Amino acid sequence: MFLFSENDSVSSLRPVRGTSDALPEECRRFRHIADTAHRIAALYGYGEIATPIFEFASVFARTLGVQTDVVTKEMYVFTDRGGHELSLRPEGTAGVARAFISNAMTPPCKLFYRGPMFRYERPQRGRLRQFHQCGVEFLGVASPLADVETIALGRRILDALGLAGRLTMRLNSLGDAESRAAYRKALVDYLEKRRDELSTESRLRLQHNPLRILDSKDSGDRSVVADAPVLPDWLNDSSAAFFTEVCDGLKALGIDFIHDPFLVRGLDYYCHTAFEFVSDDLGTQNAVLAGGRYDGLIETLGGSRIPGIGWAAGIERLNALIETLPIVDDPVAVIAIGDHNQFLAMSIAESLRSAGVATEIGFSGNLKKRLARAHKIGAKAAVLIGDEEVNHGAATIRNLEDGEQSRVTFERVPDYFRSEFRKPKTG
RNA sequence: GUGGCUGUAGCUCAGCUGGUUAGAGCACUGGUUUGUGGUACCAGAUGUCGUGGGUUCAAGUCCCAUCAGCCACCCCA
Repeated sequence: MFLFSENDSVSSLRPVRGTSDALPEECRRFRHIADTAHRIAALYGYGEIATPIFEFASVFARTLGVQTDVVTKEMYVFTDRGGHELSLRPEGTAGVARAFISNAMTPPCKLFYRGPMFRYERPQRGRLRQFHQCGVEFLGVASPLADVETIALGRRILDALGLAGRLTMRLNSLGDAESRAAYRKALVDYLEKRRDELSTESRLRLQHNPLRILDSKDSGDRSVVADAPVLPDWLNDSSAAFFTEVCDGLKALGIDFIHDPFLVRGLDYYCHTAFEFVSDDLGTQNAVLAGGRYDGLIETLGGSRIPGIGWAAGIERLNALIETLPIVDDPVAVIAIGDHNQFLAMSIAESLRSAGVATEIGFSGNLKKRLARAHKIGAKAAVLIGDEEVNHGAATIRNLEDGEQSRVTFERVPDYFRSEFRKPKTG
């Protein structure tokens, strides 16, 4: 096997298709999003879990559904040296469910996760082959109240990210297995009669995944679907009651939603509640946080009958909606005037850092250059150390916003910044 | 996986129907005298014109392939 073929063009050093480097500013934003989610999830009792990035391929095939698009055409699958079929995880729920069983965790159990996911799709805006999600899984509670709380958590996180007014939530119920089977039959019966009006793709879907025809974007499909039987009419009594309670709970908590009877989920493990928060500003990949209930999942994987509900949020998609980030600590710039004062300047920089003040120090250039650089990195103040300062045993502190200068003895420089520049930032 | 559009300096782009040493703005570097930034003025550096083939006396400009990005489908977070 050749790891490096001669044909490899090293001249174009790019990341592979559908992946991208996250530069420092982007990492900061990603981190802010995931940390916000984590922090708020903790308020609801969630603890973080980290599962492997690759698993046995069967873990995903069994949970997501063998004929799902994600499994049949979008999974990265490979054989390792021991002959095992492994897969890069395309989503987080399956791995968490597997870990729940492997570790014999006891329900009820609230788990938060974050990390990279992989899907071999054709890249587009909002759709990468390596992307990042954070999500939650709430295992062991069958009550619709769990659905309400889980959705409320998602909403709160989106609010905290400043996205409150820019998203709408769509909600639907897929019902229990019995309801869904009954509906599926009714839908297929109806669609078969109007088969000729369907797009070629939808005719295929009629075989293995008829529910997907409901959210087709083809105009012909849409007009057929407009008169199709609708899922809510086919819910049995208990499923309907379940859905009503979810809706009532959301209303009681003041969470707005739109009941979209055509909302379906692409993964087989969902039942009852399905929801997604969508944005109008993202083009076609518009869902930023979506999930639902998956009561059969743990059992499918070989565990006991444990109900669950959860959602996942797309970090890159959320990032695309967030323009501004809370201001981080502005650094203080320490500037030596004259090379012989450099070490003194550096030791002052060190004491500032040990006092918790972000500090930058220049290594070259004259005073003018160093001040210009300090300004460029956004420093709000500069500490000047030159011969005059050394003679007085004090540093000059220049406020870079108004140009005002003052003298502070060397020993008190860190204290000065602790009191003056570490107040909480506003705006 | 399907269809369409795009690919020129770090960034955003201009380069008309193929014709001499490849352009602008922003950014960057240096300077406008010796210890004071943001503005202004002056000067400077920078490109295998995505990559590989082909047509031509001549290709950034035309053709083919390939890679990558964008848009829609599909799918999904």
